Amino acid sequence: MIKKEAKDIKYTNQRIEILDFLRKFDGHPTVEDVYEGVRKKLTRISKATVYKNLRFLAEKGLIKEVNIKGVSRFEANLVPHHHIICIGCGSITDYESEDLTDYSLKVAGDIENFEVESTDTNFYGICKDCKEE
Amino acid sequence: MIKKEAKDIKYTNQRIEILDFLRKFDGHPTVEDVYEGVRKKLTRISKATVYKNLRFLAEKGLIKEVNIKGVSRFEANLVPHHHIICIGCGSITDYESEDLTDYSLKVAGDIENFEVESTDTNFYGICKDCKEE
DNA sequence: GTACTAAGTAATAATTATTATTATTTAACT
DNA sequence: AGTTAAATAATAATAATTATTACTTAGTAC
Ligand SMILES: [Mn+2]
Ligand SMILES: [Mn+2]
Ligand SMILES: [Zn+2]
Ligand SMILES: [Zn+2]
Repeated sequence: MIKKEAKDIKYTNQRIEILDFLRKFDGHPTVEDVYEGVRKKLTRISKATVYKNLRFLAEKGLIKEVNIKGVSRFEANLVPHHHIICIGCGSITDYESEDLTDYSLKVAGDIENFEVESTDTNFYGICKDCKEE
Repeated sequence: MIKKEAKDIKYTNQRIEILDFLRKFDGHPTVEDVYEGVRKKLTRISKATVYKNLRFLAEKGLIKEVNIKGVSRFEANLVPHHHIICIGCGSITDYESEDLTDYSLKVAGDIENFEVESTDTNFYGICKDCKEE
């Protein structure tokens, strides 16, 4: 159970459950996924509340929003990482590579008139399951 | 004017104009942008046709779809490149770095059970204009 | 603990984005 | 020129997201 980690946030039951759900969920759930998941505990929660809070929590930096193939997804994994995306089935897998992050940030240093804060790389291709077809 | 580059495609006026528009447009237009742009030449084109053709052309590999901050955008720039995204104003700028692409593909070689076909990196941060505020 | 208040929520309406349907038109082939 | 599979326009239908508003609550002050 989450408890007042950040002080400028009002910790409502809805917020706590959403954050809790994301931290336990292994993957990149959509708004709908989060809504369905949280509903098991808070049966009367409104979908608009889920939308608002996901955007709010991302704004506050407690979660990240990642948009893949036109679909908004969320995750509580704040460690810089990359994504492996199957163009066949749409599966999304985290991929940590500090080397790549470092290299990207080094490249970012060359960019003029822009201050890079973070980077991530997407790897597009075919997963094993999709290949066996 | 575009003329039958790929043979398995029926070159309709609508398709030609959409492709032409994207090739002349310097940036990453949304569906709405493309619709408005193309409408200047084909005043009676339907928005559904724009949707269908953008997805179709992306499928055929003549254009690329890039999703940034939950918004679908399209571009005719097929050279592998990266994107610099301002979290302030949302501006999107292309950034070519063959080195980074090569490095990413080298990293991709280590990924198990997945065949990477392409990669791209997003740089998030603050642009010069947004910083001056 | 009780009162106060700004912020959050539920329910719903409204808006925006995207896809499906279908009668008509057309590009490409013969 | 005639044929036909594919594409289009117009529209309806669906899905995704945001706005509105009356009610509720977390956090703070006493
Ligand atoms: Mn992730
Ligand atoms: Mn680009
Ligand atoms: Zn797959
Ligand atoms: Zn900016």
